[in-house]
Amino acid sequence: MSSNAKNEIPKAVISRYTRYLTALRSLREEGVHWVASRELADRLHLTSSTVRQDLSYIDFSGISKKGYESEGLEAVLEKVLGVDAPCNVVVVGAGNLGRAIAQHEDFIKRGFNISGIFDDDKAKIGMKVGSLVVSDVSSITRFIKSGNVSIGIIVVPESAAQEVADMLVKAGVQGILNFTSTQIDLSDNGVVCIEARLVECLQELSHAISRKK
Amino acid sequence: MSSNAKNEIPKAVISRYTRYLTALRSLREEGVHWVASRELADRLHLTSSTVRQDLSYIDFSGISKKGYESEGLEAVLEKVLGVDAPCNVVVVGAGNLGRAIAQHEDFIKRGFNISGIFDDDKAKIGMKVGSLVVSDVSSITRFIKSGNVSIGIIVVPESAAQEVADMLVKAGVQGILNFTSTQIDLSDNGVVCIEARLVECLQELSHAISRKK
DNA sequence: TAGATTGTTAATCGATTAACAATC
DNA sequence: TAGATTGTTAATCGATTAACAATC
Repeated sequence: MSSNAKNEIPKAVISRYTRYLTALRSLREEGVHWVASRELADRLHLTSSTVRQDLSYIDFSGISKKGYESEGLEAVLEKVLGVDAPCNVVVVGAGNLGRAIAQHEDFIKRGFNISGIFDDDKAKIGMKVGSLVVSDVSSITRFIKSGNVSIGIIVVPESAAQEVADMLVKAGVQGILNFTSTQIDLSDNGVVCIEARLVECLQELSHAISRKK
Repeated sequence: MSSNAKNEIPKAVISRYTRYLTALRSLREEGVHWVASRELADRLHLTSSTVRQDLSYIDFSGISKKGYESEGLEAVLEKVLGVDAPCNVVVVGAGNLGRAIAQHEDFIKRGFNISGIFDDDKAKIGMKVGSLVVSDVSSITRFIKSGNVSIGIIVVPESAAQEVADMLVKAGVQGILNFTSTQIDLSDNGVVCIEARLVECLQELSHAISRKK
């Protein structure tokens, strides 16, 4: 009997929920119906204590000796993360990376439906990207408002990132995923931004490597 | 007069160093030679206290009333992160995302030289990707050993991720950047892996969005 | 000099782990 | 029943912030 009804789940816990979800989906494909905290922990390089502590924030109980019913837990985590319904996303920037992101199958598979891709470069507008066509960024506001789009992904040159973010916010997105190295400034408008920081990932890796020597 | 000579810089601090570095590079482009902890903090949405605390781990002093000499600090951070010399990288997986990553200008600009791209799909081998040509993954070990490659980037379907990681380790890379959602297992072989977790970023965003309502 | 900003210590805050009674 | 595993509390560990003397 858990039930915690806490109104605030720690940031670090939410971040791990996304990873539990990925693991639970693999387990489902493997036909595994019950999973113990130790098993989940091992798969994600955590401790079983962390897993049980994390799961104490949600309204889902395990059973002694059996563990957690994996499909049930998967459904609860999807609900908590707000990924229990598909969500429309636009990509801004139709360069190599933008076009690849727009066609990335893992996003679709996980319920993120890329419904538009935009650029300001006349040479790119009209280009086919999978089943989409690159549109002029000047039409993005109308598109977002009419298409129930809640997330914008920024994949433009660094110098344009903030300007694009402002445009997305004005158009009414609720969240932004930023693939540039520019730190986006969102004042206090209630929009959330997550930074992918690809270059910074490689730099952390460099540090870890050079520390070994 | 700082000098801390500590042998272990906290993980969270290293992670912010990569962000300071990005900010310092922008400052250089703007022609700014001195930067105060408050200014750096504001740009990255941190507190000035965090910035000064972080910088106390390295052997670089600011000056009262002026702040930090930005190019000097940039150089020291590059050294600490091990990004003061270019580094060779291979990409495994020549799908949309793999090809885009291999041509991503931000990587080159920051000293990560993509020197090869590999796939096991006959239809992709031989394909031109920027100035590279997709090679058969069976040749990757020889390539890595002879080309002084220290980092491998995994951009393959989830089901192949672990197998590719094992191959990269055997070939002798020292670090791995994983773009799939599969958690890579590296036992105890001294190789470091960083997970990009793109889908998980979007899911965190979903949570933050749905929490607002 | 007066005032701004550093460097550092100590306090606070948050996250992880250990431990164990409850339970199936 | 006996043993394994949960749920939860308390202890530990690590990260952030506040505060302020030192300094330019």
